[in-house]
Amino acid sequence: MSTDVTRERLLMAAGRVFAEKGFESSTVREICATADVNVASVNYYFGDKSQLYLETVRRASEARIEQIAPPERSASTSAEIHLYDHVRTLLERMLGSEQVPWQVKLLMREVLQPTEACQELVEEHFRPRFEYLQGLLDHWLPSEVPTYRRRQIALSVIGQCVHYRMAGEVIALLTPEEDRRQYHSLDQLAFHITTLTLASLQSQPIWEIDSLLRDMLKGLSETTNSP
Amino acid sequence: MSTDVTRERLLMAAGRVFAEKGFESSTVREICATADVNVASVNYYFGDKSQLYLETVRRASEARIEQIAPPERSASTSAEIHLYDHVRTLLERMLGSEQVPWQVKLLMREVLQPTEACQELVEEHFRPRFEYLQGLLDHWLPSEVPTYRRRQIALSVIGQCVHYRMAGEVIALLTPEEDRRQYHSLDQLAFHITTLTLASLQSQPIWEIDSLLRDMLKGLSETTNSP
DNA sequence: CATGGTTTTAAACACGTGTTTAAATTCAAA
DNA sequence: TTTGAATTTAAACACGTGTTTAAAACCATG
Repeated sequence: MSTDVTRERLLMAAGRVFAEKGFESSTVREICATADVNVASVNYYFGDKSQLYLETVRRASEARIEQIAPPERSASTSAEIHLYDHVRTLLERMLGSEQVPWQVKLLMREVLQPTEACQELVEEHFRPRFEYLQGLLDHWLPSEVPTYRRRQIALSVIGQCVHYRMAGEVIALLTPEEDRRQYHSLDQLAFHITTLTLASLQSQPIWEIDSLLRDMLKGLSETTNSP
Repeated sequence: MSTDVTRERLLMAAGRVFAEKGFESSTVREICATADVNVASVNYYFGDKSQLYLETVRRASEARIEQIAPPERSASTSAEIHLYDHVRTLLERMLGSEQVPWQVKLLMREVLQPTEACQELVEEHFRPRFEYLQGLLDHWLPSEVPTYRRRQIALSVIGQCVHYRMAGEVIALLTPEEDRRQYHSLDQLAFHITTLTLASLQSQPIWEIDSLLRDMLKGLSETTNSP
């Protein structure tokens, strides 16, 4: 055959199956049946099941990044819009258009329960994106804000986005279907998260509230906390 | 024996094993070995493996809720402190003191990939907590704010908390160990999330930023978005 | 057409799985 | 102590798993 067409079919099939069931629960036989390929092919082309899995994860992350890129903006575009674009792109990569793409399911599994493939994933994809987001946020942060604090804010943004994927099924149970259809579009979710973040960064300097709350807590630490 | 001591040992052992490896990857034999009990006991007491799992999840959620309750406060305690307490309690339940308790790992699995046990979980534990949090947030929200918006804000708070558990291992890879030890204590994380949320709710009304950003987006929607 | 390496195939292998069985043991009540 | 039900035990069962094997089929090249 031309260029390893069965190898390619295996990778596609494996991606879907692994994403749906996880590594352990997926059987080589099901993958091969899905790919319409002989059972022995996995070992012939990849050595064993786990190396097939590894290769599948690599493909998934690359594909997902290239699939959805943030929109191009003119040079004069405001920082607010850039943040919105980033949040929306992040959400789009995870929630996808209609059904959740298998690549995302696979990567989520790696995040939750990292295997050998995870470290590679972090260094090549997550860290660059994470640092880019921090750069965006710097626009609203006075330079005296310490690094760890910048990181926490970036994590808050990501956390809000990721939540809709990770806990998607529980959120669906908690939200009336009507509301979900109406208000959980990519645009609306991105809009909400961006707004919330901007509100906390722009308006009142967050640091004043900081000390306010800190004082409250200090005052309480001795007088309470027991029935 | 007195009151089903082996039944109890099985539940304990099963909890830990299921939490660590998930349902499929856990073997009845390992569970029984951990519980120091014969292999047949699972079927004798629970019928089969999956009913043991179901019972384990039920126990886990109940135990975790009772284990960690928010601190008692005097009647005059400010709404800010109540929010802080709630966030901190949420974080504490998930991140635990030192190592992640097996109950949490088990529940996280249910959230990510719900089984039969999940619906029960949502109605009995997640929804009440979710609605309580919404009630807390109402303190800063004008009454004309629509319900779906309140829900989204609550989801943002929860999302930020949950993220540290769900993506914990990836966050660890992204954060220098030094910083993690110094700044990722329960108190500091709770403090950060509370502050961020309060800043976005209190200070400038979030709704002004809303329309500001909305206008920006409108202006862009025709002039860009293609190379 | 014949050749030789590559790929595909069906069958078999060794092992681990959840579950069942029937005998052995335990233990409280008669 | 004897009896009889509840529990524990080791062995076996039936099946699905990842992997290997050796023969068959393929296919470009001489």
